Amino acid sequence: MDAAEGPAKPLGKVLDFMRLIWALDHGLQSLSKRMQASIGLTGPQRVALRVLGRRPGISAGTLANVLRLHPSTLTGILHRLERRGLVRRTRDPEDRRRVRLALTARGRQLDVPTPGTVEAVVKRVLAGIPAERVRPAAEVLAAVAAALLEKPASARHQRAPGPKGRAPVTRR
Amino acid sequence: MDAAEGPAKPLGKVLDFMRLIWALDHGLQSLSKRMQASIGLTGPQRVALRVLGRRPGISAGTLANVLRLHPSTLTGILHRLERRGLVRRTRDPEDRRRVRLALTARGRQLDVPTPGTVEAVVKRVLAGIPAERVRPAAEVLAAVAAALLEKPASARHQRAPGPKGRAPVTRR
DNA sequence: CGTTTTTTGTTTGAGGTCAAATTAATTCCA
DNA sequence: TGGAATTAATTTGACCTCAAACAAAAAACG
Repeated sequence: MDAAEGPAKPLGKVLDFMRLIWALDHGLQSLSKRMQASIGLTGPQRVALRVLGRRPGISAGTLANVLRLHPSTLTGILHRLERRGLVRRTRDPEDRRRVRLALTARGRQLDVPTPGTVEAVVKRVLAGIPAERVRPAAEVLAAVAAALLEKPASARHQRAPGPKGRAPVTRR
Repeated sequence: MDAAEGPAKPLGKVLDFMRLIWALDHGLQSLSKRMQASIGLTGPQRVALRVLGRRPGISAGTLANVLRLHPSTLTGILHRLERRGLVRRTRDPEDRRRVRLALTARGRQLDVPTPGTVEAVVKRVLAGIPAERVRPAAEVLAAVAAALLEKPASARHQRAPGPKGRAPVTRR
């Protein structure tokens, strides 16, 4: 079957680095799937729960910032956690737009270090690498992440002329 | 609103590194969305197309390996590329299980370096960092990615006792 | 006051992702 | 030869993701 499927022909430095990012990404999702089977929580669900444990009463928007998630993404995650009785949502009486979040008793039971989570794996790997090697890596990562998120700011006028361009929705 | 929303209270070294990975991940998806609007291709679609341009006749499985994608994920991506007339799928006459992939003329037109793609951004960022700093970063990345993908191999018997445990499907 | 603007969070839509289950074709081997 | 493994790709199901569009509440301001 196509031999050993090794590096075969190199695709170029940039493409190789991209494959690395992709691998990380896919590893994350793969483990998330396995976590769902083993501990009953996906990766994002568990991180949300963990942070919630350390910041009781945090608002949804702030949590989205901490997790660097789009608010609408967090809505779904919280919905699933709430549906399973791990998280409680409360409307802030002071400012009724805000939603205050907290763990339930059931949720607190899961807020502990657990083998087989992303947290545990990253902890183990980082422990095996000298800090002076991790720090530069983190900086490179941060630089790439920042560049990816940074919007062109000048991408105003241009329209995708060809294939499909995504219609403006129009809400049927 | 919760002040400047800075680092606030640190969440720990491991959690911080995880946030970094998350940021990378989200940056990737964010840019993918913008690419869809600007050039009409998502990130994965474009990488698939790019690789396809350099490996005409590659099989679906091999491409999935190169992109480190699950075969079932690739199926969807190829389906969308094909639907838009950018990719052609051909059953291999030698081994009719195999699917041979190639770009159409339309697809070849898009197989060029383009500003605003993940490729372009990564290229630009990497160009600004000395190679002797990129290499170690790549190694750390690879180590984390490998650890995330590595299956416990011993996760047989255990069952998720609590919340939901994910029913074994059973195909309704 | 009442209207406009801003802020918070949710809903909707299109894609991406994995794993498990399926289908189809090929290879193994008794 | 013919059934049993194996391999390639697809389908199905549940989740995550972003962005755009909304809805609701609060703040600004006239």
